[in-house]
Amino acid sequence: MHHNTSHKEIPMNYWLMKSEPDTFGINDLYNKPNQTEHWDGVRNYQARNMMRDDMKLGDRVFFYHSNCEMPGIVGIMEIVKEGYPDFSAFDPDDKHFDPKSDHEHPRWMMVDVKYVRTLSRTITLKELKHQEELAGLALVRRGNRLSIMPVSKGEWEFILSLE
DNA sequence: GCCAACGTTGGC
DNA sequence: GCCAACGTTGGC
Repeated sequence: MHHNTSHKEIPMNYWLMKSEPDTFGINDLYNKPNQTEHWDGVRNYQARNMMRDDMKLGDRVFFYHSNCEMPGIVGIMEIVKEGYPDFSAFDPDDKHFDPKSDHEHPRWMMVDVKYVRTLSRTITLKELKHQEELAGLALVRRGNRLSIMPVSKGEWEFILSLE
């Protein structure tokens, strides 16, 4: 068997990230310079750990609008910078300031995301909840409040097939 | 605006 | 380490 490590494939990861469109929606990302923004303000350890440890360059992410009239998946982004300290935690004037985080020992992490595209329609939470194929998706599980969650390749492709 | 379902904090 | 109190998330 011939081995060629230079062709070793790194599997792409898929994610879903929530944001309130009144605060930062997909159009806000679209209008950013280079259509890129840092995903700051996450103050949940599980979500932080995923950004710190698991999100890799090139990973694809569903942009989810939460706490709004029509909650659902509205677009796709890409990870363009892997986990690094969330500097909004250092700023006393920032809404997400955390006195327990500093440059020496940053407690919170973030990634940079880049706009890829807007879906032709919103795939609503209501609709996602009705799909047997998505029963394992954290988003539709009872009481889920995670703002960042993994999506399997199968779930990713299935969701896009609904578009 | 209500409130269930969380996660975090801090007294003990 | 327990757990009550509190704050937040986010659908509805």
